[in-house]
Amino acid sequence: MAVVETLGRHDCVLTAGEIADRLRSEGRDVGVATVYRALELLEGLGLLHRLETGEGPTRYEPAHPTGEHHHHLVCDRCGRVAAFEDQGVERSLARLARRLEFRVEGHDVVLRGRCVACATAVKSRADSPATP
Amino acid sequence: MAVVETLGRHDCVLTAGEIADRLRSEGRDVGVATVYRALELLEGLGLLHRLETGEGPTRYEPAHPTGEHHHHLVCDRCGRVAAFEDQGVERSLARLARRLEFRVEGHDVVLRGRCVACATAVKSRADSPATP
DNA sequence: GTACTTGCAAATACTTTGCAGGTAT
DNA sequence: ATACCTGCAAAGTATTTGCAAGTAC
Repeated sequence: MAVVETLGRHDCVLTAGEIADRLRSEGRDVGVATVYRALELLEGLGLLHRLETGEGPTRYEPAHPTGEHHHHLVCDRCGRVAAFEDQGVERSLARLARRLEFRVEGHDVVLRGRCVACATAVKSRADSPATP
Repeated sequence: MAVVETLGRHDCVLTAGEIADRLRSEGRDVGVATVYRALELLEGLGLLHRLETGEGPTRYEPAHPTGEHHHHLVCDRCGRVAAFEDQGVERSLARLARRLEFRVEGHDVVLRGRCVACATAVKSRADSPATP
């Protein structure tokens, strides 16, 4: 329950380690193992979504039981993650799913590129990413 | 070069370990480290795409320099991966990218669900996935 | 010679599991 | 009592790195 509450309090995606840290800083003495166990359970229940950025640990965020959801922008340079929603993309995906020989139950869309800070920063300092 | 050739010979996505194994069975004595180093280099050059299924190791496949690309269907049950292409989805994503405050350089779309074999299998045998 | 690449083994990062001790019923 | 949950430490998996030896020039 504490894991659900922590995820709910943050609109941004969190890693297992971050969830454990936050709980510990609130006085709850949890180990990462428990967090992973809770995440596995919650994922099985469809209550959370998993986001793999291709860099660093998997991130998790709460899923709305209504099916309402969003997708993510990942900055290749600083790793920052932002969310977006788009009905056009959702519609295209729904239309596509109807045509495929595959029982589609969900989808993930990740846009990769440069966040505004990094797109600007790259012109001046070619190596060090903008601090997230 | 051997890594590029191996990836090119297979239309399906391969893991680093699979690439090393295939090279070894062709008589080339490569270690996984070399494969990972080659993959890192090739990814930096934009010559390959990375696919993380949320289960098991990262998979790689060659990227066409033309920008032509496809996306994937991943079966939650047996892990099988299939490819699809859809202009509708591509158009929606392109339209969206123009509106965002983010310099979009690429995107990944993954549809999750059940492949035909597993969608059928689940009715009879509730636990063991269809053999991939 | 220098510069670069390799495979191995060790190290790292992330996640899962075994288990003893705890809590709830 | 049984059944379940926990944290810790150990194990497991995937990937990266250090390094000595090899190759190319």
